[in-house]
Amino acid sequence: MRADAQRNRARVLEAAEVVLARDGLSASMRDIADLAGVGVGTIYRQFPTKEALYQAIVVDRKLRLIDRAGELAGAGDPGEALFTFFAAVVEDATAKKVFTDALTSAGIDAKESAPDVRPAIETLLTRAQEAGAVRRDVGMPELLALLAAACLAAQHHRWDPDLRTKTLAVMFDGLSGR
Amino acid sequence: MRADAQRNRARVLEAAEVVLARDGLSASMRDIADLAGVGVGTIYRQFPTKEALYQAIVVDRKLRLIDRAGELAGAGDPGEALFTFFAAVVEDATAKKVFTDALTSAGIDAKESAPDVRPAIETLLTRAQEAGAVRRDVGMPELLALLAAACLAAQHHRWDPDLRTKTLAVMFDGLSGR
Amino acid sequence: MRADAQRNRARVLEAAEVVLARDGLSASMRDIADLAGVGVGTIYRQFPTKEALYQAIVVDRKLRLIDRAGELAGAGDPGEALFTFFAAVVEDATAKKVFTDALTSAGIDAKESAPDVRPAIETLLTRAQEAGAVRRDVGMPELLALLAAACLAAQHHRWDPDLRTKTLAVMFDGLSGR
Amino acid sequence: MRADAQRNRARVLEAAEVVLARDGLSASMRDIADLAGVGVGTIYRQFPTKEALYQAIVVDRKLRLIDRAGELAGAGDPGEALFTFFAAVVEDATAKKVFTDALTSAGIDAKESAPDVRPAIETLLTRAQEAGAVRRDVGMPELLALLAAACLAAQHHRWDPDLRTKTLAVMFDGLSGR
DNA sequence: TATGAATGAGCGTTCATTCAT
DNA sequence: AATGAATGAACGCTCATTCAT
Repeated sequence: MRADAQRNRARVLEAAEVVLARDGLSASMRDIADLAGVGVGTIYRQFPTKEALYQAIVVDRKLRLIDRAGELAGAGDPGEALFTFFAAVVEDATAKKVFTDALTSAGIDAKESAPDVRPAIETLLTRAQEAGAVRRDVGMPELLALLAAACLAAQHHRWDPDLRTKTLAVMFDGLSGR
Repeated sequence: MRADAQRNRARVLEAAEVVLARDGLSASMRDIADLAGVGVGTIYRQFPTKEALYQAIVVDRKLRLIDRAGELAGAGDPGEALFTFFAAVVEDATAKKVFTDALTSAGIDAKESAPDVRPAIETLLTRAQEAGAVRRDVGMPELLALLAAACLAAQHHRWDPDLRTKTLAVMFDGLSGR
Repeated sequence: MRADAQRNRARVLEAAEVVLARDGLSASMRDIADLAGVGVGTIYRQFPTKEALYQAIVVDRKLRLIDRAGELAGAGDPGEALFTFFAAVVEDATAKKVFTDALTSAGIDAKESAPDVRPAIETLLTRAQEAGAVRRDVGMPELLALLAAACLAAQHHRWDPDLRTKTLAVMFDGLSGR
Repeated sequence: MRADAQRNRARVLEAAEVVLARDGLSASMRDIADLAGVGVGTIYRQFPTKEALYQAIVVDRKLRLIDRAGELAGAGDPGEALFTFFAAVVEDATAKKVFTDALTSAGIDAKESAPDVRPAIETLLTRAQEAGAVRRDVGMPELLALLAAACLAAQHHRWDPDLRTKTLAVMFDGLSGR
């Protein structure tokens, strides 16, 4: 891929994330192109439809989530690792709408696109349970449901840090059983 | 207001709820009018914009929420009352998109319209805390945040009853502190 | 149908005919709307797609062709009737592109829309043959082929009256066998 | 012109003919470039606009028509020569859209580009008339009009060989006066 | 010189909103 | 008061053409 094409692709993704975060799924391609400083045609060269652009962002986000989970799994206290990951994802979601959708589409929507974040999270959960930091009767479905719920709400209502801390504290209490 | 005008208003609200639940915010006024059996102009006589119609539904929902909270507050075990209310709202949210938005706009969005559901919920919370069923350090903001989060996620991902039960169980555990 | 709707429908059809004659199938809906003095939406209220608008014009043209053939069949010399009809259609085609397509789609394209002009023309042909004005070994397929060919060429190259007369004279000579 | 440039020019013309025959005037430059195995820019180096490319093909076709007419004029029965040429052109037109346009633009459109096919055809006509095979009162304009008409219709409606034979028989009858 | 990425006007179509009927 | 026809800005997307590589 040519250098300018690569630069433009990155610019488009960045702009799309911003505009999608601001306007939701009804964001217009024109707006994205304008913010990226390219013509609309340039977007369509890389992404055949609006949907494809959207999916590309989601995939990108999923990859970053998997990375982050991997890092945390490799080091430190297992209980803290899970909760830190959880809180970090929610924090990101506040700013980046698409992050939520990445997470969101991960756990539930079977039809969704490539990388699966669930194994990475499952590792965190299992280790936390083995360390006694999380109740053994908590399964992946409800963990993901809680995570998605927190992300959706954090983003939808722009949780401030204080509210985020307090709300997650309740969830973590429920997960740990103490 | 004339009798037929009132009847039309009710019909429009009913149709709008159905169509919005089905198609989300991108529902078209035409579809709503068709289902209501009126012309689009008739909707505009009652509601100056699509947004206003939407807000009217939200207000309607809020009133029903307040009613339900009042009923539960008047009878039975205070802890159970709060959790029953919470679960009932989430259950409704699964089917009725707008319900969530009602709740959602209630707790957070300052710009939002008239009836305030918070006092009704606060009564449930206070009584539950006085009965020792909920930790005293849980405040209204995080309770509403949890409720909105559960509603958003339940609706977004169509929680089945089993997932709803398990996920709420974790939340309730966290709220009760045991 | 409301009076204004009817007036607009007529205006749109008229404008569409002009613009289609000028620009061919690549005519734009915007241009048609502008010439008709209406908004594009008004066209779409009556005709769900560009294709449908086009078909409506074709159908309209076919009906007029059938009428004209009927009139000629009812009166006068059978040979003259066929040749007069033929010449009249070609004359119209010079000005109205769509006329040709009406005729054109009639004889050949089986998939095409409703009214069939062939029976009307067949009557003219049969009567002309019975009167000895046209060779008996001429069939409908080649008659229609000649008619369509003359229309296409007349329109494509803007035959002037003199050229039209001379060219049709050759065709009529061939048809009559003398 | 460099050897590779010449090769590219030939490739583009060949591809353009195929694609234009298939898709008509709405064929895209991209499709032509892809089939030719070159970049779109390469087409534009040789042909400043799509229209120019199109004209180049037409010119190419005209040259071939002139060649063919020349061959037939040099040998055999003059009447047969004209009719054979006529039929051959129509047969080609069925398959090659552009052929028609070549012929078409030849006789009529004054603005059109270089080589003139008319002298070549006129030779055929004159010789046929001198041999008594064609009426003396038939002029070039109507002969070309008939030829263009047959080509347009043959192509537009995909005349099968049987229909072609029968329709041309009528035309030839008209031309020969017997 | 050849490439194909970038451009942006323009396309067909939709739909919230207005207003003549 | 009710209707639904009319409006036109805005949408996702295409493609002839230009120009950086």
